[in-house]
Amino acid sequence: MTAKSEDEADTRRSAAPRKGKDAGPGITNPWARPQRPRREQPVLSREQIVQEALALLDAEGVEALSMRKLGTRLNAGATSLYTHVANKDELLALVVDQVFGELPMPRAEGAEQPEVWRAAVEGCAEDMRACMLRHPWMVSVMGDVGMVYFGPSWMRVSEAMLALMETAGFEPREANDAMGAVIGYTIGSASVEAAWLSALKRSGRDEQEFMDEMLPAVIEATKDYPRLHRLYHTAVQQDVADGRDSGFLTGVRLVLDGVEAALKARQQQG
Amino acid sequence: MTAKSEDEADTRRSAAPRKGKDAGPGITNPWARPQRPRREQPVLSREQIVQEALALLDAEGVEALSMRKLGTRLNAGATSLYTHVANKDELLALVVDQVFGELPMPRAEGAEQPEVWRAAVEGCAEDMRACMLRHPWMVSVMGDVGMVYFGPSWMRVSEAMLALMETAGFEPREANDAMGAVIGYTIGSASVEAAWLSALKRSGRDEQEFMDEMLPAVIEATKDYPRLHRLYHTAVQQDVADGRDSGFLTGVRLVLDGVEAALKARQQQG
DNA sequence: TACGGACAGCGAACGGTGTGCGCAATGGCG
DNA sequence: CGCCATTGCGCACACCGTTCGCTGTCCGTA
Repeated sequence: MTAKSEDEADTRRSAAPRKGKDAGPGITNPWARPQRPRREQPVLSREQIVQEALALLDAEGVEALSMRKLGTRLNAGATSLYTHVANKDELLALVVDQVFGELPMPRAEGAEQPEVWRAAVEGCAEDMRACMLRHPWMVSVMGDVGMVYFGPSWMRVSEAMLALMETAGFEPREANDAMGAVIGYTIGSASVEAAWLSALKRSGRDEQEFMDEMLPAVIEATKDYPRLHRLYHTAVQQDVADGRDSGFLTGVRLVLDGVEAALKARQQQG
Repeated sequence: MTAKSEDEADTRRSAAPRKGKDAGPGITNPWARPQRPRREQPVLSREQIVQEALALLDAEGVEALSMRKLGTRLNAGATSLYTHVANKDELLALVVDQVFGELPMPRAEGAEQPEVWRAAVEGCAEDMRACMLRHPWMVSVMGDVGMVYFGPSWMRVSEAMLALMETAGFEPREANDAMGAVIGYTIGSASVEAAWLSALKRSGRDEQEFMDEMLPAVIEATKDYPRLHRLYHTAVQQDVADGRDSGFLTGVRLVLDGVEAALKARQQQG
């Protein structure tokens, strides 16, 4: 299937046939293959497993990830994975944190200036959203797994974001509140969008196609809800993906307006 | 198991024994039971199924919901459900919208006054959060299912919230943006909290116990992240659930500050 | 009253799933 | 050289969602 490093697999698997009932009658040429199936390298490592799970998730979505399939992709048996990973849940948690490792670290330099600070926070939120939409399965996995927020990658960006807030002038406690507001909004928006994107991916269609195909039904369904109706009706004209992007951005800005007001109030008062 | 309406079940199930191999040797007294196992009522309905699925989810969590178990609980076979529901996914979507049906409708009356409007929106956000924390599986299911946002219950509260925003003075488009900010924050925060609550429920412990048991490990894990470290360190003193409640509230207020500023700006300008 | 179609319910079966267990083999270390 | 902890894995178990074809019942019509 994967067709990559097929020979390596053969090296490991067909060599040294079991002496039991499954030795078979095969008169395999002893010179045609390495004499001993020595373990050239650890063959299986936690990092490799996580990496391949990530690739599989990105390629085929969350319901396609099974321990067996993952094992096969790594030229290994399904149960071999359990030497490196306690659970499917643990594996998923590791994968999630691996993905969060893609996030650029927010930099606190110059964040004493409000414009710099705002831009940094806004960028951080956009990075997170992009990350979760690049891997639309993230949302559903994060819901299942729990304890994701103690992974090293996530802690690193939390810490950096707190630093950003404190540099801007917040007390630790307030910095946490501010971060909570921004991250809460970001995760929530991304959840909603990811649900949409997942349905989209399952349909196999283009986003604009999907929308065009869906809109009549939606407009029909919202007949009794005039405001929603009007909203979806005017949504026909614009490009869908652009609409999502700009919608997210205006949301972040609303949130940041609130946060910045709190910051200004605290600076004036103290 | 459920022990409810056991007799009805028996009426339906043991009556009119199969004439095939499973008829058994039973010499059941023909006078000892109702002469005809007439179908008193439809026995199985979509509403009933959704209801019971909801009960099962609340009682045992999302991974405990299987079509077989659900069928058993309804004194029915697993496959009978498929006459009323296309899919497990469809069932889940129905359940999610059923839960959203618990939400009180936000009322737009008096929302021309900013304080009334703020209180209404804040209350709505709190209701949504409470709803999703009352059923902690909601988050993960919403992630899996998609298309949840076209259910009737959800559309009803969206419509009402838009009305609220427009009454306060927003244009339709801006009203949607404002709603998006509030709802995004609410869903995101609830996701994070629900993940915590799910882990908590799986552990079987009390929230304070769980926290106390977890904190040392967390504090150890955050050793390299001074700000997080300090945060969790000071978190020891206060009650955990209260902390979550008030944390959510201050977040909503930050968001609402931003939204209200936009509202004021728009009123001053136009 | 008799019949025939429509249809809810269900048992069996298919092709999967996560994971515990015990055994085979290996490589490092004494 | 020989031991042994560790890694990989085949097997098996219990369970899953869903399809198919059969049964028994209901209701409308002749």
